[in-house]
Amino acid sequence: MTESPVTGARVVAVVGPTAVGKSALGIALAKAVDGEVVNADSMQLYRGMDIGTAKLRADEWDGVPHHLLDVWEVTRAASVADYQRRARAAVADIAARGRTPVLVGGSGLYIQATVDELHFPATDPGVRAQLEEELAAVGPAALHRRLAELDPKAAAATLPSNGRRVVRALEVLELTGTRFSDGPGMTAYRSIYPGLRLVGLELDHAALVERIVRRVDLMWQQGLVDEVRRLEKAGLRDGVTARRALGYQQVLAMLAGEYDDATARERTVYATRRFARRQVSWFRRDPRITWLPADGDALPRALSLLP
RNA sequence: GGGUAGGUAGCUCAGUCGGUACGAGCGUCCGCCUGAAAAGCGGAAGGUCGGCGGUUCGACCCCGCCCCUACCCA
Repeated sequence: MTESPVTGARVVAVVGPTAVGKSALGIALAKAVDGEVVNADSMQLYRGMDIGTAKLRADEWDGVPHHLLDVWEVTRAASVADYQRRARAAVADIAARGRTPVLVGGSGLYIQATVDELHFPATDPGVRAQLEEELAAVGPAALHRRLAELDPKAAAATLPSNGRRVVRALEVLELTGTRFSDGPGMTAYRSIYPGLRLVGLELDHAALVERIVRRVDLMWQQGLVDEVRRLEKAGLRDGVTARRALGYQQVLAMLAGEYDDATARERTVYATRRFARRQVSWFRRDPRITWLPADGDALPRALSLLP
């Protein structure tokens, strides 16, 4: 795990909710500063998930190299730690060639994992499976009580109803000792890149919703349903992460006969709106981000922020 | 024209054998977030219980009329 790969590097990150226009600004920015884009969108890491993730095709890159697209198979579970290693390596590589890494994406945890001092304690499939099994058997509250005895601090930071987090806390405990033991915590915002600049794109709620509706319509037009059919054959239903992606989840349910096409579309819009909400609430607590209106010309203002 | 089943939160529906709506799911809003993060989780707001009149100490629940919806018979 690279601790502080390129200390002096200039690094830019473009963040914000889905459908605000991060990709376009990322490319414009990269072109202006002789940079390269590093994807920070958890679902665009999956090979074959193109239409539903609004992934740009290579011919839309405008000559700007893009990294970390299509690196995972849909059958594989996503992993922040794996992403962290890859992203930091990509940043280091780009910087070493004298260019500027431009992180672009809406996965807040992934951005932070790349840019901040975050250490992810180990995981183990066996231990995890064992705990998952227990969770299914006794429920999250019982596991939480155990956690409270073993690690009160971790228990206090985890709601008893959140089975997933309780399982992870117990897993970490079993494998390493204590959670949150090393590292400053998530909201300390300790960047490992002194030259880091965070640019956020924002849009008023109504306008964002409109863009989301339009984007979902476009996905259907472009053939999202066929894409999901193809991925289904490639094992989409077997992965734990990819099959829950917005749009994919709903189309899979439709193909399984749970509801019709119109409902799938409608639900995709709703789910995406909720997701955008969560993204906004995640990013807006990070005081380092400079917010720019997405409906204006953000490029010059973004450029003026760079060191 | 006659009959049946309905009209309760933005939507789909529970519910009270008459005593202040215990509502639920979904949506909406707010928040949390360390190896699934487009995931997972918490909190909040929202209802003149179709309208009018009657019975009653008291009606969303009983009676009458009316309006609306679905279906059935003519």
